[in-house]
Amino acid sequence: MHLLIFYWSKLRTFAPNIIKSKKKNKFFYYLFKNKCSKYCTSKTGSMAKEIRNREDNYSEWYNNLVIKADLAENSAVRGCMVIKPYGYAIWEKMQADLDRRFKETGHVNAYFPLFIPKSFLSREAEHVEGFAKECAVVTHHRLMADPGGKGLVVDPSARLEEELIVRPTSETIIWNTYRNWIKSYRDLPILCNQWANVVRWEMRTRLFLRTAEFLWQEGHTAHATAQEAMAETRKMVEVYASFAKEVMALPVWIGPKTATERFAGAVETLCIEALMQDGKALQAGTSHFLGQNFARAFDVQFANSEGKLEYVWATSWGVSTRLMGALVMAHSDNNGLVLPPKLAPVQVVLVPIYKGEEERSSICAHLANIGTRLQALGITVKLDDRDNVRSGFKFSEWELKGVPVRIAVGPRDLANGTIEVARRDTLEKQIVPLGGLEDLVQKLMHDIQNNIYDKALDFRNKNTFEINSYDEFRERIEEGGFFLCHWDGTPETEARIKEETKATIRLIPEREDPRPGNCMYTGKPSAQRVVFARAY
RNA sequence: CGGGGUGUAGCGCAGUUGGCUAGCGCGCCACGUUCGGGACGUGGAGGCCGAAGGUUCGAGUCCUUUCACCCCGACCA
Repeated sequence: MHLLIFYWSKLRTFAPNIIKSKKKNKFFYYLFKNKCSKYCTSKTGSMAKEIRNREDNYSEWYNNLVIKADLAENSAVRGCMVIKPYGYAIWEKMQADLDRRFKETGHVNAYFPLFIPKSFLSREAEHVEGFAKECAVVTHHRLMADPGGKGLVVDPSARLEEELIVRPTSETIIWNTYRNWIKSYRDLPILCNQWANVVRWEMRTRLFLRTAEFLWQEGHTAHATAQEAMAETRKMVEVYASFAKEVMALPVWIGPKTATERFAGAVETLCIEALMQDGKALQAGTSHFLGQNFARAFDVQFANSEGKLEYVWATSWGVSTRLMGALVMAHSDNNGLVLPPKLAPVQVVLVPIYKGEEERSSICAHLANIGTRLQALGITVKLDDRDNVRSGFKFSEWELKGVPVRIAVGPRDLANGTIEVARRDTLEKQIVPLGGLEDLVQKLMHDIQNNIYDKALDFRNKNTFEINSYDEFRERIEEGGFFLCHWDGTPETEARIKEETKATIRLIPEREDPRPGNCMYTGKPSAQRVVFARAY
């Protein structure tokens, strides 16, 4: 963008008359071509795209991409976002798949209130400390006409006796409810999930990655024993990991967090971490073993088989619309989004190439027929029969939206009985006979899904390093990536490294043969390497 | 909450030391020519310049306040 502005102002200075001309665009293009031929293409639209792609700042690229790909936009409300239909369709697919996985592991859905009495939040000490700084608070329940005549004001007489907190997470209100549900060991386990929105008043927000309000699911389970709860914690983080791999085509590391990075109120936090293309890590999901902390705070006890009272063991686990951010940042390229077929709202787009109304109608009819054949296989198809944009425009637009497969048919194909098939992940095009349509598309769905995963895995492997010297670490962390390093296990060292390098311990990887060594910072003994990275 | 930046047509942006009826590109509408990778011509519609005060004969431009958004930090999923 800076280039554009620069040459634009030059043009103004040196050739003001040209600017007045309707042909400004063309002159501008020629000027640009002379100065900067390597970025040049023959169309002004592509030129703007080339410039945009040279934008150094990844955050801007990401935001721009999300907006341009029609996924989301900033709302009028501070820090919130509007998820647009195309983006929401992706979320719905994620939801459906996750929900199926939850049901398969014995969970049921329920719904708990949006508002939490302030007193609930303060029951669990660490939990309060973790969330108190970022809560939206409801203090009144009524508005009235402004006595000064200017719109509405809060009615001071409608002040709530106890303020209500808009849930930042639902542990407290759920455990307050579970107290009534649990009397005996026969009532356990309770395996509930809720799909909901939560609000965390973050200082700084970013579309999908950190918004003030976000959609998520939160599972809250209650168990009779610590072992059972721990097993549940483990099971659910594995559900997330396999979902990430199989559906999102996103390779993740699984492991526990360090004590510093743990969820507020948890005894143990397991997480999945993914590597984004700019080398930063993204926590994509968490599963917490809460011990008996919330049961004690809300006095939830059960009679065991011997008739003795015990506190209940708890877990909670969640993933959010942040997964959408992960999806965008892990797979996209300079042409836009790259969606894995399993999450693409449109899996195959059909684009006619024609001149004249007659050709248009015959080719569209032909494509509609192809569409029907694909729909019979359960594939989501979109026929782009708009006649106000040309085919080339449609090609780039659907690439921007990440549609995995594009089928184009023109008069030539119609005559030869062929179709042009293009895949989004590799941008390859081939002309094939129409006869093999079903097999080819099904194979492509499969191949693209796998290829996207392989690409992301390859990227992660190439950007995962074992480092032993702290000097080298400080240098290499600038380039991003996962760093496997020895750490002495103390929060002090962890904090110092964070302060000096902005890198945090993302997780402690679980390996069959943990090799001991010496902490890269202090030289003290270390049981195994941990994963350091700069994170979102 | 600290530092920096931006608010002017649906989108992206010009607008000079205050001055005439606020401009340009894309998009949109109409007609025509086009159509195998972001088409072109002609004509047209679309704005109380983020909001509120103030200075002035006169404010997009200067001053004050305020709101929103973006980027970099701190905080977090």
